[in-house]
Amino acid sequence: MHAILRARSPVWDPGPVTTPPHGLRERKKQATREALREAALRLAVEYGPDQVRVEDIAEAAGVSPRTYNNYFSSREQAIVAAITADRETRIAAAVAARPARVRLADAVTEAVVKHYTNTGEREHEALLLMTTRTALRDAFLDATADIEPPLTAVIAERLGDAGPHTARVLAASVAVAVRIALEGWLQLTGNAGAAGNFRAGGLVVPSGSLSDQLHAALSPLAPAFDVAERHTQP
Amino acid sequence: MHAILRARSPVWDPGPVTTPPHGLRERKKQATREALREAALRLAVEYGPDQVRVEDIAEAAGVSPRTYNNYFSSREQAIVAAITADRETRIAAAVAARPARVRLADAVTEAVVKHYTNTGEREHEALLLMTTRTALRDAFLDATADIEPPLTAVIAERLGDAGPHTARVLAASVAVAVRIALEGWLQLTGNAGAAGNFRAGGLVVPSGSLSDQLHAALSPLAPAFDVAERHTQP
DNA sequence: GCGCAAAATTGCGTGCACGCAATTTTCCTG
DNA sequence: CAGGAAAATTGCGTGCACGCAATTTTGCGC
Repeated sequence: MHAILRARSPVWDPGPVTTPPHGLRERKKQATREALREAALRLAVEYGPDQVRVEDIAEAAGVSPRTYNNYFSSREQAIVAAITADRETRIAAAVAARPARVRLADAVTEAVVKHYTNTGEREHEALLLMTTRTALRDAFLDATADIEPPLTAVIAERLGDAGPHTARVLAASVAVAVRIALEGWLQLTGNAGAAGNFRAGGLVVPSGSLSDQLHAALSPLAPAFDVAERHTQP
Repeated sequence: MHAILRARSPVWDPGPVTTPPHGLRERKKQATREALREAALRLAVEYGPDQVRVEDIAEAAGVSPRTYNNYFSSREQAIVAAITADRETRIAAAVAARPARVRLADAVTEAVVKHYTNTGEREHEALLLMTTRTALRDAFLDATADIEPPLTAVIAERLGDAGPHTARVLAASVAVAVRIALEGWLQLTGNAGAAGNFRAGGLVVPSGSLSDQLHAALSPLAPAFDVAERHTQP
C-alpha cells in the first residue's frame, strides 16, 4: 500500500514563519499543482480510475511524467488532492475563526463536521468512484493526515505553547480520529445499510451518518483538549 | 511514497475471535515471515541498506521474489520488522498485565516507555543504520501504527465497550503520539546535541531523552483515558 | 536588457509493487 | 492412501517511484 500523501519527509519541520522567498515562483507551482489535480480528476472520471496512467495526467497538464512525481508521490494522490484540495486550510481557518470563549474541543469538532458534511455534489460523485478502488480509497484515507500541520498551528496558538508536543499530538489525534470515522462510514455505505449498532468480534461497530461517525470518533478526545486548554488559562 | 506497513486494507476488520482455521499452515507462514525478516536485517547490516535488493532477501530466505511481496509490501518493511518484531504484542500484553486499579493512562504510558527504553544493543545498532536512510526511517515511523489493533483490543476490554469508536481512537492516538515522540527524538540525535528547549518557527521543540519525548507526547492524552475510564466505572 | 545564481523541469536508468493466472503444496475426508 | 478442494507459491507483465545529473527557466541586481 502506498503510504503517504505528503511529499515531504515526515520528520518535523516547523516551516518558515514568514512568507517564502519567491512569491511569484510559488504561485506558478501552485498553478501547475492545480492543473495536475484537475487533469487527474477529469481523466479519472471520464475513463475510469485505473485507465489513467501518470503519463496521461502529466500530458494533460503539460508537464513531463517526471515532473508529476515532483508534485505528487503516487498516481492516486493527484486524484485525491482534487477532492480534498484546500481542506487543511479551510478546517484550520474555521477553527481560528471561532471566538476564543468556545471550548477548543467544540471548535475543532464543529469545524471538522461542518467541512465533511458540506461537501458538494462533485465530491460525493467522486467519492463513490474512489471507494470502489482500493488504492484510491487508501490514498483518500491517508490524506486525512494532511490536516495535522495547519491544525497544529492553530491549536498551538490557542494553547499558547502548552507542553512541547501537546498541540501536535492533539492535532494528529484529531486527524487519526477523522480517519477512523471515515473508515467506519465507508464500510457502512459499502455494506448493506443495516441500521443500528451491531456487535462483530467483540467490538462495537457504530452505524449512522458521517456526522455521527465523526462525533463518535472525536468525542473521546474532548477531555484532552479541555485539560490542555485549562492548563493555560485557569 | 509507500504508505503503510500493514498489508491488509485499512478498513476496519474486527478479525476472527477464535484461532484461525489451519494452525499448522499459519505456523509455517510465520516461519517464512521470520526468515525474511532475519535475512533482510542481516543483509542490510552486512552490505548496507541500499545495497540489498528484494531479490537478495528472497533468495536468502529461500522463496521467490514475488513471495516476498506477499509478506511485505515494501523493501523496507522486512528490515524494520526485524527490529519491531513483536512490539505490538508485547506492548498490549504489558498493558493487560497491569492490575485493573492503576490508571489506564499510566498503564499504557509505562508499557510504551518501558518497551522503547528497553531495546537491546542489537536494536540500537540497527536504529543508527535506519535513521540515515530516508526510506527506512519513514518505514520505521510508519510501523508505530501497528500497535493500534492490539492496543485497541486491550483498551476495549478495560473500557468495556464504552463508545463506538472510543477504544480505537485512543489506541490510534497513542500510536500517533509515539510516532511524534520518535520523530522528535530522531531529530535530536540527528542534529548536534543542543540541550534545553529552543524555539523554532513559533513552536517549542522539546529536547531530552527518548523517555522524555514519549512522556511529553503521551501526557496530553491522559485526560481522554481518564474520562473514558471513569465513564464505565464510576 | 545582461548576466548569473538559484530553482524548477526533464530524461534516463533501475528496482520495485502488484494484478493475474498457472502451478504446486497442504490438509481434510472418506 | 486416494481424491479433491483450499491455500500458498511462483512467473510474468506492466506501470510506477525516485535518485541523479544535465538542462532550461526564473527572478533579481546592475
